[in-house]
Amino acid sequence: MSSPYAVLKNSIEKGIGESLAALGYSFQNINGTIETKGVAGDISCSVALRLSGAAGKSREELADRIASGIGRIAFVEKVTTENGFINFHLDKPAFSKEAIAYIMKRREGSVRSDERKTAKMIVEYPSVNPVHPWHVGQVRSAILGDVMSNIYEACGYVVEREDYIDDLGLQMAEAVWGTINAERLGIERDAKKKFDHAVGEVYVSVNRLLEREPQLIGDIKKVLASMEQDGTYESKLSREMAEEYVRAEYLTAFDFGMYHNVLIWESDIVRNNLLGAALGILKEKGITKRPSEGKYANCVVIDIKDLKNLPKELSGLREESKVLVRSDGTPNYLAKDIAFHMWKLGIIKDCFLFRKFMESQPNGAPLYTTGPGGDRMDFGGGYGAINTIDSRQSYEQMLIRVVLDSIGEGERVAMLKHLAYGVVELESGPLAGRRGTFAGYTADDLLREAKEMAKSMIKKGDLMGAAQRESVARAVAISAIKFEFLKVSPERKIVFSWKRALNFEGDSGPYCQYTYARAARILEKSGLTHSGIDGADLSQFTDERVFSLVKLMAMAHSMVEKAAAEYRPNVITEYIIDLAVSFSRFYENIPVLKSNTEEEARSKLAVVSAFAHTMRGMLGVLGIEAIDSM
RNA sequence: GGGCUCCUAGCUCAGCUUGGAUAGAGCGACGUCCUCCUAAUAUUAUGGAGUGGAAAGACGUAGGUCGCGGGUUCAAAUCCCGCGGAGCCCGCCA
Repeated sequence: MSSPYAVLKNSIEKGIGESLAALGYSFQNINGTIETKGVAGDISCSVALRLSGAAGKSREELADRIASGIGRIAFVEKVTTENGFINFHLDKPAFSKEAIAYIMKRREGSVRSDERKTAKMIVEYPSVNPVHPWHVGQVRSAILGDVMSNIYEACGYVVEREDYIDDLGLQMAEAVWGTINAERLGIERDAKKKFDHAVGEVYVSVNRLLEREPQLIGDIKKVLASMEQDGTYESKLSREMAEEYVRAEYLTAFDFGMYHNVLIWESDIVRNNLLGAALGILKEKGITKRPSEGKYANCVVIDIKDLKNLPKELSGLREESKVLVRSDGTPNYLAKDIAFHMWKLGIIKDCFLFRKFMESQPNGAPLYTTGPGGDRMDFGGGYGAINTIDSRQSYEQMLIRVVLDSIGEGERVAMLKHLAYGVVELESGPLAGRRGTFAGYTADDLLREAKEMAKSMIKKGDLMGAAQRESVARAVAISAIKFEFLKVSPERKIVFSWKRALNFEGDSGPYCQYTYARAARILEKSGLTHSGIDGADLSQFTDERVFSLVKLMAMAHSMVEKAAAEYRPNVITEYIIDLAVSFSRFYENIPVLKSNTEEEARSKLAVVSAFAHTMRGMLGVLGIEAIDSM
């Protein structure tokens, strides 16, 4: 069942198309000339302006001829023209009735697609190096990934949320070395401290020590080499530490209401020979070579100039070769990432074994992990994949695409999207894990501060109990944080400020929650059991203050589709603010419970109820909880 | 050397992919927004009480060479070219 808005838009497009055809014109992308925010009418079309030159007629004349050729369209009361625009005026009562009935039937689900796609989208986030707690930049990454996942789910896709655990990197080696040499660092590990914070202290201390004694890097590289060998003490310790880290990290993720399906460990990419298979394919396709002399002697490298369809980003590079396997035989990050993406897109299958990492996350679902040990499971092999990774890694992400394209997988690569977001900086400079500038700006700090602030804003005289106060504060805090990060375009960098991060007013999450709570209070007070549109006084919908709200609500799902197509969650934050403002206007001007007749009250209550469902559904897509009172 | 991103109101940002009617929000600034009681000259100030689904709100006003210069077009914040400013990337790191 399509939404009335979708029906309306399709039939307008069809109506214009038929009228154009009857006049002997053709125009591609009529849909692109239709917009809903015109000056006159409810929906307007600028096709006559574009065609007037070729048609040799004035825009006004052409618009009139097209308009008069349009047949009857569902929900459209009349068609007018002005300045060459064709304006469609809706039959407000008829459209409102259908739109609200549609929402009431599907409730929060009205923002989601009816269509269940079988295609799987894999979303990777936040893939934090397991050596320090999430800082505010990684909060942005995690929120973006999580909400993109929600958006694709709302569009009907099967979504697989993956987290890449980088347990073989140099930074992990530093943390492992620091743990082995703890007394040398002079830090005592506080066993009560959350492990991500504790390991962060070790990591930062090691880096401080390295600045004074740079020669220690040799020792650390030895640790790294042992870590890469299966069965060594260092490899076991590394995995143990990383697992403990992930458990601590996920306490934070759970606090933010984020859940994953599966963890992919870098060490398992090597151990389970996904890497070997990937390198085999590259070699077979003639993409890689192994020079026996020169700068890259005994390395496995890709010569950029051997790749097909080179984009201009890859011109004028400083180095013409990219190393995949070092001369000592160890693979670098790029090699493992290429292999990982071959698995993600189904180019290589069935290499991992999976087991449960957690029996049950707070949402009730288990969290799986790649080996060691376990069973074959149906992870990976996505129709498409989205990588939520900051824009500094665009070059590397693009290389993966070009390499996969060069082995003839262009079709799959077309569905691989790098959602490149701008970094989050502090006013004092960049957030550097290495230098520990995240101190005081971790995800846990942020949430704690936001909760404190939310609590202080709950009025003293409020009748809430302690437990409710706590849960409201938590919901409000999360909504403030998520909304602030989501409302700016992903590509923009953000300079973090507490004032903005804890925004509870204006364009904010709490404001949206607040309008929902107001609607909930009205519904509660009304004692309404049946809030359907049957028997309502439809003349109420001719009031623009009512109808503009209805029209906005009807567009909810199309906004989710737009956010998915553009990979821009801020499409939804913009929409949801419009929705909240529109409801506020309605609420300020139209008394609901003091209506003249029962039929009138019924129609207004139906609007309030439809608003509540739409807002709840949209907030849900953003990972924000709708609360009945605050 | 090459490439990527950003530049829109005092500040923070939407809008640009798909050109369209008057370039939009929020913050900040200024102003307005229920009833009753409360001194003198008062539709005032101050203090107090109350009501409603509501003040964690609503409305209004002021604030713009859309970085600059060309071009395309009936029409450019939006597309193209050039320039400038800010940031980032191109490693046998990850």
